[in-house]
Amino acid sequence: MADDVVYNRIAMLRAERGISRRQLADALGVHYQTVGYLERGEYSPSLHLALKIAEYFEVSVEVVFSTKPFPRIGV
Amino acid sequence: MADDVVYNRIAMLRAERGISRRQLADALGVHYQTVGYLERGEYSPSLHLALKIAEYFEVSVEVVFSTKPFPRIGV
DNA sequence: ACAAGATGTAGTATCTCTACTACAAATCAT
DNA sequence: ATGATTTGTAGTAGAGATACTACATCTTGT
Repeated sequence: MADDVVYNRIAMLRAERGISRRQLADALGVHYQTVGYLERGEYSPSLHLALKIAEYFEVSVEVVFSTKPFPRIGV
Repeated sequence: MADDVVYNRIAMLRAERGISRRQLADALGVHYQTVGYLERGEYSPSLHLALKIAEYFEVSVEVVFSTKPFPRIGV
């Protein structure tokens, strides 16, 4: 649908916890390249994966994903 | 991945508001059969659609979708 | 009883998501 | 400076999501 892009904060949350993509991917049970694709925004995850990611970071889905860009935190 | 099923309460929320699948589909900008597929659990929505559904019902994603079955309300 | 609307089933086509492999580039520890 | 870890790029292949059409069934109002 062209504009069904979903923004995410996976890279930020992952950096915050100091874990690598491989570690996150293993915890989620997906391929480590999949995490890379998501962080780079090449595509958005399935709902199932999104729920698992939010669960892993112990936040709600809306904290990690949004249809609108996240505001910057710094400066 | 075989067990990446996602349960949802779309039919319940829709019944609660007394709107038809067609009306919901129109509001979401998807085909009305797509809503049917989701309610019947034939597949789960993309994350983008899930976010729009939660937004439409004015609840969080977790209220509508879960990787675990929702408990019954009645009886 | 009839019509209208709502829902279910079936089938095809297209696009997105995920897995996987392999290699390149960048970063980091020692 | 060497090796290990992390990240990016590229390509193929299969599964899942969505649109769409058409028809059947079930409900509901009048």
